[in-house]
Amino acid sequence: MATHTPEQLSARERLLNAADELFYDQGVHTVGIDRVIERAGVAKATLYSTFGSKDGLIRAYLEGRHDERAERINRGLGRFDNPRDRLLGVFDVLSESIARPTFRGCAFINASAESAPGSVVQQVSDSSRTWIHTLLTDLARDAGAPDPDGLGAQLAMLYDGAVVTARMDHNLQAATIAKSVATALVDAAIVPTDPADQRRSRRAPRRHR
Amino acid sequence: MATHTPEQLSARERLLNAADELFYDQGVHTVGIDRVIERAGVAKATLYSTFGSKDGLIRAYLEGRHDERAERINRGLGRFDNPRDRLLGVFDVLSESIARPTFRGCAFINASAESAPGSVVQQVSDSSRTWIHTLLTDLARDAGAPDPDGLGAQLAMLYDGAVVTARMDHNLQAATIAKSVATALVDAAIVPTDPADQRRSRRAPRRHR
DNA sequence: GTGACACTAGACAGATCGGTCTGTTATTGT
DNA sequence: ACAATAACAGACCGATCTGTCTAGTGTCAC
Repeated sequence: MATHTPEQLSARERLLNAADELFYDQGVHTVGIDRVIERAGVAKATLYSTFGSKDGLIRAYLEGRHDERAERINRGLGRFDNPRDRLLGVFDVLSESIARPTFRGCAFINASAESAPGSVVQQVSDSSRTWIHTLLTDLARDAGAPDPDGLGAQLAMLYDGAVVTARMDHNLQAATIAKSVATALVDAAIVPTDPADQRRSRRAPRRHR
Repeated sequence: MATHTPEQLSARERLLNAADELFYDQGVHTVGIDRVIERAGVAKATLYSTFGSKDGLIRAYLEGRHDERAERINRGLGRFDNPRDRLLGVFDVLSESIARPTFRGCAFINASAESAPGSVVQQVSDSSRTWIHTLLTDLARDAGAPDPDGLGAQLAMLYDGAVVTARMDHNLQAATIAKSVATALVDAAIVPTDPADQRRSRRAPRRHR
């Protein structure tokens, strides 16, 4: 609830924005509370009355990152009209994310590297990773993969590899490379169901269902 | 664990051992100097006369990690007698690394997540990543890949994905999954040179753009 | 008005950070 | 024997960390 004029952001929103930029860019452990409230232009007491602790702010930051990514992927997959393209389209959306100048890898992988197991980071991170894994498995099933769990696991791993490669090597083509691998996997896994179409044409846009 | 015999190892070795365990397990930024010297049983002045600064200790820790991994991979690949098995064997070695109870992902990816760009972490990390990338490219060339750079990049990405997946999901099968993908890629890319060996057991190889 | 409420500014506490310095002890090479 | 070296223990420094607390300001409902 914005307290006043809608053009001004609430203290909570300003804190979350500042935390998102600083935590994602420099790490949740490296960035201190003072830096966050300074950028947000908010009193320290407000942070603690809103989020309870730094861990609470970290949780909110990561949950926001997850929501943003899920929405971006869902929105991006709407461009495609068949299951195969939607499955591979996850890597197209990733490619756009990597291209953004603020890209600095996966917020969950990064935060996980600097926090103890069992922490709040692990919890949010686990649920977000489950979401992606489930998405890819479901898309693989829709695309007609005989073993959607196996293909989903392969593609999820490829997704991680692309994100890490892009971040570590500043490789803007990482998602493109990952998509080339994904395409090979999908084409190898999915055989056309129509017996008249049993030729080895991997570009067949079967329009069943 | 106090299994070390203090009089046998030099102060430098004890410091490096303690730093390796603590930094790798909990992060280079989370672990303070005091914790390292306490575990090593070494005076603080000794640390600073030996490594100069915490950054110097971090550099030595990462360089040790790189050397260890390179040696482990080189030793592991000696088991195989042909180029194709050596190329895929990188994932067998990774599988053994993941299975170790102390495994906590890639030291370079982890350290990189909690340190600024341009830091000493980035430097050592870059050289270690270049090593792996070069290794995979060379092995791909030895195995007869028509585009060893492309295949090497794909396999390096797969390697990253496996390490991250193993760490984040505690998935002990990550390297096995990665090897299954790698096998598909290698078999699709490499055509047997011997005309008498042109079996049609797999689908025809295809090249990505 | 008068609370209730949300927010700000900043002092403060206790701990920990990386790093320096003093002083002591044990083992060397010459 | 003696100087040099290497290692020890630990006080100390200034900075920074998370978190609490006091005090004051502005807005809104009633």
